Amino acid sequence: MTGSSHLIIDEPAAQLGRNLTYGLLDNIGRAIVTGQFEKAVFPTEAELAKQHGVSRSVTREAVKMLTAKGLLSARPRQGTTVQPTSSWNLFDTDVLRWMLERKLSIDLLRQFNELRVAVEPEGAALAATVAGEDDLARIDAGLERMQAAEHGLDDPLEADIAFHVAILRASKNPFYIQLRDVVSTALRTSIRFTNRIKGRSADVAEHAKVRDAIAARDPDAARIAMRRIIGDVLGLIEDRQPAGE
Amino acid sequence: MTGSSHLIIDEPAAQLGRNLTYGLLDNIGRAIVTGQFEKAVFPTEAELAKQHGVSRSVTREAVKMLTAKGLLSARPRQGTTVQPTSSWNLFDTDVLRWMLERKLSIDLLRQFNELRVAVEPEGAALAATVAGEDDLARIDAGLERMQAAEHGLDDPLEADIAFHVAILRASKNPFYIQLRDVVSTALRTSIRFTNRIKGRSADVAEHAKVRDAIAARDPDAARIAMRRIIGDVLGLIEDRQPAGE
DNA sequence: ATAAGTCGATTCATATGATAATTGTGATTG
DNA sequence: CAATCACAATTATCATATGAATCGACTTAT
Repeated sequence: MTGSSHLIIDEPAAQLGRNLTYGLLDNIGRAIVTGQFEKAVFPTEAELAKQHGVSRSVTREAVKMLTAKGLLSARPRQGTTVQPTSSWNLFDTDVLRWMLERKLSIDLLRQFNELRVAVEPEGAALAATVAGEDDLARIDAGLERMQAAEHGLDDPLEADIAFHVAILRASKNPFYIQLRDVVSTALRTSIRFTNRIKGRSADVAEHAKVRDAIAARDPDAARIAMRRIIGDVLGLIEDRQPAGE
Repeated sequence: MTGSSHLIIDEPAAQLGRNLTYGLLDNIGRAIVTGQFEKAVFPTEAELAKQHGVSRSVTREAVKMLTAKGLLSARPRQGTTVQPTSSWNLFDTDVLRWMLERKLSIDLLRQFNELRVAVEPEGAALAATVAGEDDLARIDAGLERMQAAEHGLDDPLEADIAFHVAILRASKNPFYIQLRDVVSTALRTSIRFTNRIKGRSADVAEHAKVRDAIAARDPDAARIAMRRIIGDVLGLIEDRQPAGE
């Protein structure tokens, strides 16, 4: 890894980390998402193995995992091919992380928040119906962290994530709960942008409204309050990038 | 089902289909989701291979795919273990299909529609903003199929799916588009229930309202109309099962 | 000349046996 | 009793061989 100026990976062994398969998964996954194979044909498994300095078993297992995530498809004689992005599983945290790491386009950030604006208000409404005491406690804890973060006593991003994740969890709906990982992955990876966008102190007051609505078992109020929070973020994003597509 | 009274699978070879790996993936995935390993410890890769009459390579690749979908986790010495359901990727169509096939609980159906009631209205609103001519054409086509189905000239379920999928696609948001597969998989697999629930002729009129709102570029109207459609379904489900959990 | 069929090369799919790496468990020792 | 060490179990990795599927070129028959 010193003077090597090769474009091809070609490192004989491992900066793949302790686990070769998972390291290779990460490398290839990132390469696919970065678009490195959009023009070129995807290598054969033998070439992949040689380029990364691992055995074909490891290669095959990594390829199989990428297949399971919708990024690849393998057939005899035809070879292994990259699937169109429409079949990638965006709700897989690996795929999402690769996409966010590659360039973090404002488009992707907007699309992600368009998802949040649908899911989180409804999740808050559900939470208002079914949340238990422990759920409320977690939501309170998240809110308190946000308040602490206002005075520099906690990390604002992590506090925000804790709050939103607590609400999704309180919905008691597996689909919403699943989105915990998606939301926290996306928020954490896109720190650069979110920092510019967030940081307004009105935030905490608006979050408190959500909490209160859930505690008061008022689904409609919870939905509206949460929608305002994410709508604000979305508005800021769209301001920065007026014309999409 | 016939005379075989073995609990263990133990078939020496393949009713796994042409592709052993994918057949094994399906078998093990279904077994996990069915809860066959909740009490018992998960077999070692050697045992798995022997039980299914395949090589360890095939076993390992199937296990790796299940790992990628969040169902399994493998570590040396500790063995391969089934992950808690909270880490399963429900937005993976395989996982979802296995879950819907296993027993199709009303709970799962309700939770799925709780997701739809969040996503699809917002998707319709987005579509009203960004849909192109081709998108509108697809939505119209879906609506026409529903009208045809009213007179027995088309399959009502497939027509319904086509309509909803067309709208998700028209949103131009990859996250929403991704849910196409989820929605169609779930609707198609849960025919038994949806047949009982749907089939009211008011449906087509309500769907037409969504279409008109999108064509008129009216996001709010589209959101409200779509919300009513899915809210109706949700109401019927909750009627059947008053107390959840 | 066109159509169908044959053959071969390429690539993934599968099998097998051996070795390495990791880590829980229990024995050992201070 | 605690810390350490040795062992064993299990996955991780490697190397090699064989099978199966498919595309393309070539051949052959009509």
